[in-house]
Amino acid sequence: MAPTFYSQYPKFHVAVDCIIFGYQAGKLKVLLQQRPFEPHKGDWSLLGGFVQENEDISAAAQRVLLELTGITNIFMTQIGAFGSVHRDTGDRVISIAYAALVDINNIDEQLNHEHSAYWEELSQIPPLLFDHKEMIKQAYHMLRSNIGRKPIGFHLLPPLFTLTQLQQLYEAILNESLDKRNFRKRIGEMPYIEKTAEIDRTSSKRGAALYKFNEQAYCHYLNFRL
Amino acid sequence: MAPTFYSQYPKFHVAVDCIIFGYQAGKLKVLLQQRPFEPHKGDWSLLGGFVQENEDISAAAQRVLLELTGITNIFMTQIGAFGSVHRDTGDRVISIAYAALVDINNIDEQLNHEHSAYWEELSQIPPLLFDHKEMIKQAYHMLRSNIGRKPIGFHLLPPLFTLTQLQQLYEAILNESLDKRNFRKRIGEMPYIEKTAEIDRTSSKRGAALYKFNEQAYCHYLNFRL
DNA sequence: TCAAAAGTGTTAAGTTTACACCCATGA
DNA sequence: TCATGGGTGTAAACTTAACACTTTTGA
Repeated sequence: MAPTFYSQYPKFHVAVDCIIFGYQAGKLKVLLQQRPFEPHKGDWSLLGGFVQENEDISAAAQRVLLELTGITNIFMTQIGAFGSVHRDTGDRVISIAYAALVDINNIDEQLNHEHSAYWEELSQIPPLLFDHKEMIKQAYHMLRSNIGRKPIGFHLLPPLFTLTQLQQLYEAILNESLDKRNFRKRIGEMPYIEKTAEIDRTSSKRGAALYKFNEQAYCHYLNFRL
Repeated sequence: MAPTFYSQYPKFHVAVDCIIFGYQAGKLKVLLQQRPFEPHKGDWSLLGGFVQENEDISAAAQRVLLELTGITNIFMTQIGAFGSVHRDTGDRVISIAYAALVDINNIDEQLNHEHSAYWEELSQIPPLLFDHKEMIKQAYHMLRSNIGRKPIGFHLLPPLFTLTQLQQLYEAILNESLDKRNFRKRIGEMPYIEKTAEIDRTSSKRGAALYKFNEQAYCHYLNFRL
């Protein structure tokens, strides 16, 4: 390529780091990894990877997520760019953090194992490399402040879920208990959370109705609200 | 430097683009520039610059802001990273967008002139280079949704301002008119907006009390709210 | 028959919105 | 003296929060 005006400026490694949230046993968890390369090999860190030539940064994040979980089409939001000069002690790396919400039952455990990746409760995160803890903090803040505004929680649950499960998820994310009747009233006002004919019998003798998130209904709802 | 594990990965130009908001004559405005270099020299764009070696990305944004406005210590928030492969038609550039709020009276007009930079009403933005319009859209969304939650509007006003000026600023940002009494009631509940002894006589015969934002009182308030 | 989770409405408290007049002053 | 923007409180509408019992069924 011919030299451009741009050529005089320095170039940098650019990475993506993924804060992968999952929900299991009533706890909000994050997927952490023992770093597979030097420097700091073996230390706890987020899952990340370098952006490739001819790869959008969001595609890089999707690729990392696919490699680590086996899932395509994961719900993902950019948290922001982290670019302090000395944030990475190996070499200068500018990193873009992405938060992802996954249904933990959907994860390929074998892939996790191959990458030394483990789920850790959000409240039990060990010391992490570089600024990864700050990334988690910002991602959690995003999750916490969006959970009541946008229907994103569903990505952490199986396709069918009971209202009790949904409420417990909200409670885990907000770290406070919610009133059952008020919670169900609010959910009842969301036309995109649909009761199905299915009944879950694993959690109680009586059985609980299973609900699903209807994405199409949600789009209708959004257009209607404009 | 010795080759590291990182060396095998590609490097990229990294830029910052600044969405600089100002408020003048009752209108919310953005500082735009006629691009000073090829490709697309002369086209309208945001103000930006390349990140340097040994420069934090936020420092790069501050530097661009200083070069263009003559002000240090500008209020600034990161909007996000933009990294589509072909977003910049010159060469691949990953860009971090920053929104800045400035007191437009404080700006060095000479510097603006030297950089072919002009203030344009938000509602009158011409076609812009690359994804710059999307950056403005996201920055405006941030401003609009934060203005009612956090005391950031003051950065767009002179140090002393009347409540009418403040209300008009809010109205310009929200693009809707507000009730004077309700507005003043809400402001009255904010201990960090202090009435000063000064009176502004330029806008009315009677004169209006001038207020200021007290940063220290705001910190107290935040700690108290925890 | 009882233990365990599911499901269901009403009232009080708090917040937000709507609304209209008097004041002080310079021209 | 009047035109102009500055300043002030109250009541209705709406939203949020608090609260307890009945239902179903498998063990």
